[in-house]
Amino acid sequence: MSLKQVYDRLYKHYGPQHWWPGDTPFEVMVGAVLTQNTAWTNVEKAIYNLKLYDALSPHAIVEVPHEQLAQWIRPSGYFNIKARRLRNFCQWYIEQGEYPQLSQWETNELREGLLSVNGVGPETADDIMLYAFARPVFVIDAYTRRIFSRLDYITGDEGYEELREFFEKGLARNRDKVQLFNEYHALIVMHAKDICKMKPSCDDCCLKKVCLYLE
DNA sequence: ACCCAGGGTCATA
DNA sequence: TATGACCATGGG
Repeated sequence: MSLKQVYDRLYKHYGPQHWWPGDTPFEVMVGAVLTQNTAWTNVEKAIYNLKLYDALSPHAIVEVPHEQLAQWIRPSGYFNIKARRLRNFCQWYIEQGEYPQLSQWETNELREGLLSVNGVGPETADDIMLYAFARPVFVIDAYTRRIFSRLDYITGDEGYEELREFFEKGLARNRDKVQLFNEYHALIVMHAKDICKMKPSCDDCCLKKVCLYLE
């Protein structure tokens, strides 16, 4: 079964996911940093606080004292380190001219720029690439590894870039890649949560049963 | 009480 | 290059 066929199956079963939750590209970027190793429900509380104090803007985040920012984003966990990461990112974001300028960057340059920020790794960068800048980049996360290694598409110990290339090449023939990658990653996350919800042991769960489950 | 969540950095060998 | 420690909240 091709990667596209797996996608079709997931899509038929779960339907459109409407990712990324967020009103603006900048909110998506903030969410991408805050959700690092953290449940999304906790991130929502942090973003709610930022909105409440009118601080969901790159300038506000750069200007507010560290202690204050850390308190606002406290529910998302790792609040000290994430306050620093948000500040690092926003400083870079402002320096590069914010969205109007950055949106004109060539895709590879933009990705390298994001990765140059301390606190933004491959997955966070690709979340931002895909969901804030609408670039055709396939996001790899722990769910993707688990699901597709259980389906024997991969071993699971490949490097991040290797996996990204695997998925991007495997889906290269499709037309609207941004839309496809957008839904695909969201569906993977949805599926992982759905299946892991009905397991007791996740050892046996994911894709062989998953595909059967989806039939 | 324990486990994990939409990761990344840094020190060490 | 490859592990391990560390960051910290909230829900199951």
